[in-house]
Amino acid sequence: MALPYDPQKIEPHWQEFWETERCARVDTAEAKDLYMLMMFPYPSGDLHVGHGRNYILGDCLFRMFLMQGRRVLNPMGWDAFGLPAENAAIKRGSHPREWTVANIERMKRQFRVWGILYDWDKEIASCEPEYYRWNQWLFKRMLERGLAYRGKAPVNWCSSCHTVLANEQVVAGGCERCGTVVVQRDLEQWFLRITSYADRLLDGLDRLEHWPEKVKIMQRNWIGRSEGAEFTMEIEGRADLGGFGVFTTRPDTAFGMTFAVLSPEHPLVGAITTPERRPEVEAFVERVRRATEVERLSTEGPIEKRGVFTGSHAVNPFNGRSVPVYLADYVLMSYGTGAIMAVPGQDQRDWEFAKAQGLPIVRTVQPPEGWKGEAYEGDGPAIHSEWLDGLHQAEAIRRAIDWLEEKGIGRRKVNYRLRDWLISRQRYWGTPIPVVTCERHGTVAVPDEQLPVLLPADVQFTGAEGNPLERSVTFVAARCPTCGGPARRETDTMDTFMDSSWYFLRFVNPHVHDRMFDAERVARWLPVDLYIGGIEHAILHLLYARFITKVLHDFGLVPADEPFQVLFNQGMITARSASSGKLEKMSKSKGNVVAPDSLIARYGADTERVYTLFMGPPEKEAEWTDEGVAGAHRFLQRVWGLQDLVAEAGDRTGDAAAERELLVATHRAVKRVQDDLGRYQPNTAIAAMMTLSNAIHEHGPRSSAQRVRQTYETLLRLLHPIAPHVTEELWRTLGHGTSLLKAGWPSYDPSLLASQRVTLAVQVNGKLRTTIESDPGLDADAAAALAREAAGRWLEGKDIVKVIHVPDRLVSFVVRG
RNA sequence: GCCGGAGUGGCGGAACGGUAGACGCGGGGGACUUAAAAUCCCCUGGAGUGCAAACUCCGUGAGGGUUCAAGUCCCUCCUCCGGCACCA
Repeated sequence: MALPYDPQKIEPHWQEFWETERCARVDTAEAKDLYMLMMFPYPSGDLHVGHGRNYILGDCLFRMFLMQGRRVLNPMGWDAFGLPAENAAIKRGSHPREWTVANIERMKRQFRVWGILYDWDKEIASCEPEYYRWNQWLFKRMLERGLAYRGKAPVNWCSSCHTVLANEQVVAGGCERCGTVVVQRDLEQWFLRITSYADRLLDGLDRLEHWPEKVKIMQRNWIGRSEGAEFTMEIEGRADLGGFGVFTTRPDTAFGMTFAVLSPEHPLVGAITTPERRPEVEAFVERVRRATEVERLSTEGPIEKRGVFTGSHAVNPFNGRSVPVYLADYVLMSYGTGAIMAVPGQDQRDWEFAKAQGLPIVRTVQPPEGWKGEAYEGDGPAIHSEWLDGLHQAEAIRRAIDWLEEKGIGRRKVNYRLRDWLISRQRYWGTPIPVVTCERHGTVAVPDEQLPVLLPADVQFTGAEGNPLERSVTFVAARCPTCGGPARRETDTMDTFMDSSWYFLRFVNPHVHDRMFDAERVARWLPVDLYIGGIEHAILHLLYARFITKVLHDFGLVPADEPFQVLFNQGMITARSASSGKLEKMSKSKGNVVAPDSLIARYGADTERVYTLFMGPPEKEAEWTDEGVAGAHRFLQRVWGLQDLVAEAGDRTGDAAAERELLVATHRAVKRVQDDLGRYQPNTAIAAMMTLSNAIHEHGPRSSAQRVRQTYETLLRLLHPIAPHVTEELWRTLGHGTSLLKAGWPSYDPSLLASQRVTLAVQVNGKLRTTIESDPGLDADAAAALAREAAGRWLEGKDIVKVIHVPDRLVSFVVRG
């Protein structure tokens, strides 16, 4: 009898072994084979079993690739800048770096205990100057090309704390800390011009065949391209103002315009408000200004169309009619021109506003017979539209735009929902924006040779208002690179999404110190072949990374135009919350966290790995249960116990039928495991291994020693990516001197699977009546004859007899009875 | 509201358009044990017929359709989950 299965004893040994053998190391100077990557984590500290899911999945695939003899780049690093570190520093009176570094160590240890292999030679942390200096370098190149610029943007402002708040710090419209109502305030901020890449970001999605459709749709919606027309409307009696532009996707409905609406922030508001309307307009503008964006766009409560008349009128250029100009909070300054033509007959929002304000409604599209709705937004022949009457939507839009262009008052126009990327953060723990402001020369970029602009050390994290950087005298006081005179250093730092937008390029060869990345190797190793991470990054991170890749592509630094070939999003792990009893994402506050340490102490890391991968399809949410863990452990116990069967076999010769069963079971398992892991379905791959394990258990005792041993060894190879420690240990017990990682991946013989005895399933009129065992070589006619004969007792005349080969489902055909 | 995705046993979940429910959990029965745990064996979608070997019918959210054949494809609807949310 073998020793009992004791993960505590074997796991640390193998972790040590893989590390000293440097099993994950790859030399990227060599030709590319495969580049796989997990989204690098924010080092927040302790990891729970839910976090393990994508790392374990990635490691499983990585180990399979290694066994298949592939050369795989599989690096890991740390998305190490960010607000939580700063908050922790305030709480402990320490520096964000201390907390971050300690967390990185904790997480590295966790990866090791999970048995996860990375090429640690390539580790990077975005908070290190040698990394973030290249954020600064890139920022400068973008600045030179007009891709970075300074502009005003509203921020959440707490007037009592005198500080900018991130959206997450605004709770129910108030400041997280003091509860004061948060207002919008314009600040000078830095932007990256992602909007000029909108079309390319959109078009690129069509070529990402191996991205989840869901993510692509989310990105498309986020970019929000819409085609239409922009034209100018004159203010009646105020030709001096030059009018205002409006954007519409439905120029065909312009004859139905009965009013126009400006956003309350529109620059013309002051000029067009008539004196008698002024008090009401100003009160309205002030009310909107006070509301945060969140509140303004909120649909909580009744959707009330709030607005106010300015006292002015504008001219509808299509029919020369005068229409009143309103302000309304449903028109956003940040989209289009910040002004709209309102056509209540064809736009539900305009309809509601018109009803609320008592404005007229003119239909310009004939609604279908029996239309009972309000605004009709569908297609139909144009009516009340002079020269557009009778035309349908597409043609009417074309004519309307042609007309605008002929008259020189408007043009075809594409708008995007996407806004430029605001990268300024009024925080310490991020990449300093490499710019100074000189009284004489204005905003001047820090010269390349002075990079990196380092984060200063003389900073106290007290939680006092504002950005800690502003209080660092050594940091703020700078010299103007142009004149050498005194200058003020920019204290904004960069959004941490900047860090994660190009780290995959740095990984290829993180040890170059004079360049952002090793362009020659990047040319060979990019794009990333497989990128694994959470769906929560479907939009921002993945869009920014695509954007920066395209920018670098345009700079001539990266041949690839898209960074990630295949994207895989793993689902969350949930557990019953101790307090609410509901299924929730694991979190301390919910009291439903399963800590890997205690789990591993009891069952071992291999059990956690098996269970995590067996729970269900990895892209779906899955519920953690203790019974499931126990089942996974039982499976490993059984695999462990099978070694006795091999030992007891001695040199026995076996029973032919049992031999055959084992042989076929082995090949079938290899095929299934390989196919299933290849399509990221470790759950069914494990099921196939369990089946093989059960087959050894059942047929092993009657098979030859050699067959049992071969089957068992195949099982260990297949299982290695899932449960690496226990399989290594068993492999060694069988007398092998090398690691399973070097043992190679088993292959299977397709002809063996195909040449199995065939079961013919016979259906009569759609009902399965009987099955016949037959030889594999049977031709169709013979099979038909057999089937007709077998179906005899169910035949009643003109019946349809159907024959299906099972279980391999190679052929099916129909025989007329 | 718009756009996606999903509804299969007691549960997690399997099923190139081809024997629905693989594999596991849970449950029931049995063996071993003084006993329990562990382990092993058998059963486990529902309803029915049969002494039995077996057999029949129903069954993948609801209703239609295509097909020799539908969990899978098409149409309508219901429910749940996710994303966006006044984007003109």
